[in-house]
Amino acid sequence: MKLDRFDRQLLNLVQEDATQTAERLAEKVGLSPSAIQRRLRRLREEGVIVRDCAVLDPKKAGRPTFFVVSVQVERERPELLAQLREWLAAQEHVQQAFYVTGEADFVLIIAAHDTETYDALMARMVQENPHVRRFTTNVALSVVKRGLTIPIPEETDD
Amino acid sequence: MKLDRFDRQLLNLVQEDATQTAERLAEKVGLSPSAIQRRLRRLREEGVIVRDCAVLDPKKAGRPTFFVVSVQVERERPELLAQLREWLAAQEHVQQAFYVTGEADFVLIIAAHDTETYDALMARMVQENPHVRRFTTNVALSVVKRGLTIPIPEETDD
DNA sequence: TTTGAAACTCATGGGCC
DNA sequence: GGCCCATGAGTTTCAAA
Repeated sequence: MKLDRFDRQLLNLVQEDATQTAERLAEKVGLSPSAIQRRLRRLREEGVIVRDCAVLDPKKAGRPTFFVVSVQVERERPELLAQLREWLAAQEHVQQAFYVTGEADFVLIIAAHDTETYDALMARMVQENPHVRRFTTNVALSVVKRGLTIPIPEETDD
Repeated sequence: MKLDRFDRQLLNLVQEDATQTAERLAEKVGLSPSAIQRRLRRLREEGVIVRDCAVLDPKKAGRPTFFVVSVQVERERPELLAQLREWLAAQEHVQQAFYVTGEADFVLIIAAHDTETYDALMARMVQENPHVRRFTTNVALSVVKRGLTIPIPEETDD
């Protein structure tokens, strides 16, 4: 599963705009539309491209508040860690969750429409995951940037 | 610019999968394909839907490392704050940036393919933004969840 | 005014060179 | 990988509620 120069270029392009036609992409990377379609299909089949999703403007889609949460857990029981991961992944308000080095064990990005929703979520977190020791909340006063783009170097060393 | 029950349902659906045909969406929400397309076009025109983008699997797209960075700045000069925001938004490796309450002023999610890239980025940050006082880095050992989905309540009180 | 249906246009996806 | 043809989705228009 290697990515050549064209694949990398393609991935950078569709990460920005997945609605572009194969024809448009073709002229940008210098291949035929057929080749583009074949590569995109392969990239999807192989799971390099996981999915295509619409990105909303938070201000126009209910004005949610974003919370950055640092979570500390008791590290003695590894099996509970896996449980917490699953729990986090299942919560729709949890946009992102990273297991990190440092003081905190997890960093979460939460999107909720009001403080009540957020509080209820955190209450359920500590209740349903007893090894959560403590957590600290940072409220996002504004969102400077928001995306999932993974920059892929396009150097021609395939 | 109000969102009725159908709009909200539609937004929740396209956030998960933007490749669904209008026909599929139509039977899910109980409208005709034409109505779906009209609504989607309106939602895009009004900027509720900002864009459609392909989401990559980090493990299959160069295995980037994710960093969670807390940044503290000198708060005396508000104009430098705006400058930093613009700087952050312009950096391709900065996936997300929030201006937050609490000890830190900004929380960043960085995606970089190696530590050198990350170090260089942070070096440039402090160099080109002199009011950055200090920052602390948390390396993501694993990504538990990754998305931009904003859950939209679908209650029928339009 | 907004919805549903039909005609039209064009991108997509297959097979072949 | 590029070319061509068939299929299917997106777009526009029009009629109806």
